[in-house]
Amino acid sequence: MNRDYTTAIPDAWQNIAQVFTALGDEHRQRILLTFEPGERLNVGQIVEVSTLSRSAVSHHLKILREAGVLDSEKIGKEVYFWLNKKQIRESLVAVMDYLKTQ
Amino acid sequence: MNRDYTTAIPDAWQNIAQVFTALGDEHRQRILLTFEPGERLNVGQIVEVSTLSRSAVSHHLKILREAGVLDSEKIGKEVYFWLNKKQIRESLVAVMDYLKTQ
DNA sequence: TCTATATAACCAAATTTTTCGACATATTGG
DNA sequence: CCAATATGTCGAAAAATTTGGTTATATAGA
Repeated sequence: MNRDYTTAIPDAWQNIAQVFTALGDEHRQRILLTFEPGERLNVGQIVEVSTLSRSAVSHHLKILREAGVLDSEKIGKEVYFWLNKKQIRESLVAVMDYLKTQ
Repeated sequence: MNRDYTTAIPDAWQNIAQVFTALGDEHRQRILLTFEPGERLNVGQIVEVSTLSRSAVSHHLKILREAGVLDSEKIGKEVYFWLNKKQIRESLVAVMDYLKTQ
């Protein structure tokens, strides 16, 4: 039994935690599933299909971006978002690797 | 753009959502990291190393068990928990497979 | 420069989650 | 059966998250 509970989360897991938190919300999952392969969507498009207010969508996009699940770029007045597949994959692989040691 | 926001979460994702929610909490991550390879721990042992009350630990264990991240078995007075590696791996693989289509 | 538009930031209310103590249930040993 | 132990459940308080209106900022176009 590993007893150092309060320090048990390795550095490498800090971001993984964020990713899991980001993916653990139903609205955020729905947002991710709105993207078609390779697609980039701006905030207005996501608000359009969602059932939430613009501020709520903005909040969720911020969480997804800060976790690295989405990347974004401002083009003109609009901010476009897209799946950061590499980042998501890396988090999943890190947990897979941990499982292998268990 | 996939527009059916309200129905966008496939059946197969229902459990994945639970898994990510379960792994998205710091205390629950610490609990998982308390297990050494192949180890089974009872509630008392987990309470002992955690900084939470017994009921709070019980609450988190319930969430982890309902998500399938942990399995449990009652032996005498004690309930032993262990990592359900297969379940965790399946959820991760499901998301990996989704990423491949993106 | 002025206006319209897209988005982010802020803030307070609503909702959900977490937390813990008290109580309930189950099991073991005497 | 009774007492002690391990765990689960309930209910209320505390904390955190979510939500949406309002305000601020940036950009494009007239």
